[in-house]
Amino acid sequence: MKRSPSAGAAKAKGEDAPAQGQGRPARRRLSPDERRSQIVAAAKALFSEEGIDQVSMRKIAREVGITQAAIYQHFENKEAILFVIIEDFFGDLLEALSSAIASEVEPLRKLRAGMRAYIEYGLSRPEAYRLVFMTPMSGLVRAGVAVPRTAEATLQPSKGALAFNVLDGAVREVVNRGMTRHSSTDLLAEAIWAAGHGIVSLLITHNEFPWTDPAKVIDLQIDLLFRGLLHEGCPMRTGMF
Amino acid sequence: MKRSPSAGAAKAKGEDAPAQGQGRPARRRLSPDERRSQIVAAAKALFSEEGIDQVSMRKIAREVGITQAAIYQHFENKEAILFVIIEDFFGDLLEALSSAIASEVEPLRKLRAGMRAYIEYGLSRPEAYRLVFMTPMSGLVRAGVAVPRTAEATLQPSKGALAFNVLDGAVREVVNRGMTRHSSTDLLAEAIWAAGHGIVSLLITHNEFPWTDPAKVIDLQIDLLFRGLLHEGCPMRTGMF
DNA sequence: CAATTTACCTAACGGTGTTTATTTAGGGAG
DNA sequence: CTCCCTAAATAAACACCGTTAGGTAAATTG
Repeated sequence: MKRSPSAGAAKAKGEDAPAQGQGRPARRRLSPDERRSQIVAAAKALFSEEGIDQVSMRKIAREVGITQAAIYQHFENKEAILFVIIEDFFGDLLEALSSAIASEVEPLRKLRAGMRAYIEYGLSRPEAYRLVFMTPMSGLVRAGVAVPRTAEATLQPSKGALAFNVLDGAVREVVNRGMTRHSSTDLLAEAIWAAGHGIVSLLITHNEFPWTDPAKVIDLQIDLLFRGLLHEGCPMRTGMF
Repeated sequence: MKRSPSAGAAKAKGEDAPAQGQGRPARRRLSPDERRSQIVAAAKALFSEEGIDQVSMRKIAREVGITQAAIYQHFENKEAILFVIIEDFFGDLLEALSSAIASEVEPLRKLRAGMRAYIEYGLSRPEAYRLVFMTPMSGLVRAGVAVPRTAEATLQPSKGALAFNVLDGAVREVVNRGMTRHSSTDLLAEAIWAAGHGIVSLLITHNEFPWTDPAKVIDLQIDLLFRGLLHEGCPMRTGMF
């Protein structure tokens, strides 16, 4: 509708314009797929360099060499970009978790390796971790993170769900072998996840805190958790496992 | 300096104006202290009602009945407002922690009560908790949260530091009685804090996750942690403690 | 070659935090 | 009781933000 001419008149001259060579427009058209991945790549880069809230549509567009409005040709909104970044994050997490667990044979070692991998992965991608696990987001984005354990009506399992299932599987193996005092796999997996998340998120957000030694806190956390997990007489409780 | 007249011309008419009765301005002047607490109160209220990122200077100002610029007479910027909210948060946390610990006599129970109180307090103030423990902030605000364990050159201990010291004290008592396998009080306190934080923050941010039962996860987490904490033969390990 | 689709741009909307210059209320001094 | 001065409050603007409407032109399709 546009309201009216509105006398905007004396605005700044070259507002946006993606840095053209000379006088000719020479607007370059790219295939949608190419642009899409350009945009995601730029967003990802800015993202881990400058932090989450510093990533604006305008900055992304400038980086790619188009105007901000052009992005909306390829993504519905800003969250849609974050969504694919989140999917990538979960994809890599899934891989890190799976290979860590696969690298061990003994169930307990598998579980511990998984927990370690989670923590290390999170700390290696602090900005993405913050986005995925520490930021309030809309339902749409949430859907990519959520872990619908009831399979009802969910199109296909999100990568987040798959990642959680890997952890859950490692816990299940330990439980099935009767190694724990506790029986609820789900509950255990949630508690272990929470503990790992606590360390990662606290180290990320409060890295100015005078931590005695982050590595040692991680070790201690894992030690406490696993020691508490096992039966009294379990031979694995003594000595490092 | 104002650059130039700049031809702003045809702007909307009544832009702000804090809802006057009639034609008369009748601008009410308040004492600085009164206004300050008005502003903080309004910010706090909006804050827990609508969420952190929905609190704008304009909304706060509207709530108080002044224009947004007037706030800057009383606070340097938005973070300065958040800072006093954070201080309040820590004040209440300190109280909750202290009274929980004081309500028990046995060191282990003290520590456990403290952890429980921390978790419950955090869950009861999700928005503030998110602000304090999950949001990246400037150094200024950080200073109010930080826990300088080295006493060097810190004007006076922040309330955050005091709160951590309370936890630290409860841990120290357990360590001093030789009840744990571990000797580093600081390390233990950090690990316990991280575990508690993990649960609170995960429940706050991912409350759409199909948690088996939040209360049970909390119980399990605490159980695992404390069971892992104690010596093998410790009588308190068996049965609830 | 003509028609259609669509990637892109320009311009704007309403919102944000913050700053500048100006008005005006209220208290103290003469 | 007036004058004046301090400072609380204002109006207007700045530069940014996410998003949208409408037009232009390039590529693709018939």
